[in-house]
Amino acid sequence: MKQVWKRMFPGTLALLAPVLIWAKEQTTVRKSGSASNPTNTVSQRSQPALMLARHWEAEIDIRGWWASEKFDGIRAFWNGTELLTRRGNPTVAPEWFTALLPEWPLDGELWVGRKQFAKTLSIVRDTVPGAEWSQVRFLVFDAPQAAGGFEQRQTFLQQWQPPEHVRLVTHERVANETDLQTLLIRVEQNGGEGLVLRRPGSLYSPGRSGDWLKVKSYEEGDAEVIGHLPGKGKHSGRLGSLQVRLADGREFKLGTGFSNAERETPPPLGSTVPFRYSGF
DNA sequence: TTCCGATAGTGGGGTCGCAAT
DNA sequence: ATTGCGACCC
DNA sequence: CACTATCGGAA
Repeated sequence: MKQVWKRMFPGTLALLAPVLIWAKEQTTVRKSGSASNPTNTVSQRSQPALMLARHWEAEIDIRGWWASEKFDGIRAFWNGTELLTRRGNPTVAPEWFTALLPEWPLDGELWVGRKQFAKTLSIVRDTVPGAEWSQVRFLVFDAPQAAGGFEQRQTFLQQWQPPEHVRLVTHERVANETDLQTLLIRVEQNGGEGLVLRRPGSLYSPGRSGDWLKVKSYEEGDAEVIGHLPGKGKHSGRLGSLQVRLADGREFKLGTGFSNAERETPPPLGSTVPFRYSGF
């Protein structure tokens, strides 16, 4: 169980993210990979049109929004037939796990427990479904195909009787920003990753609409540059990542947050760089 | 005009599975 | 039996 | 997951 570190430099902070949405026919995608394996083809299922969250910023007024814990697991979309991952790959959950799921879609998270993402990953990515699946819960937070706004869809969900290993995620109304901080602290003290906020009345709209916001606290620090690791692809010949060390001796890499110019002229060995990390 | 969402492409930690060694 | 690497999850 | 860099259309 480690922590994931990210970001660095005092510079800008951006809030963009990749998304690819839209149900496509099952296709065969040729990966250009590293050109060493020209026969590298990957079958890829249609990707579920998932709704995604943006980062919350203090300027956004979230009074009256709904908050729930952000569970650190694996996003799972039940389409009525199959349990798909974010990219549309079917999971290999045992038959009993999906047997009692409804004919209508569910959106949620496969989750073992707080601070146990690696365990979850191990179980879910094992191609041979084992007894460990008994530790996995399907935490459902939406019914994408249900009619109406968020509250209406939640009401719809609550009329369903899920099996024991499926739980409906509870949402609390956020009174104000102080209330939000209180909720966040409470969740993080329990080992949770953060919060997700849902705009009241919002429809299930695939993509990063801003009707869902994620709230995660982060800490800042400084680290000493102890190595330069080369970049690949479009970063060939310049910096890929920095090997850094904290005062307490912990080492890790910083690979994101650099502009192209910074990759051309990275901070020298021995210098100190500010960074930011999010607990996991 | 500015701004924002979608894409494409890099990077990290971690796991599984298969090919190469 | 180990190792390396791609393809995934975050 | 994080991020940067672009682009076209919405605002």
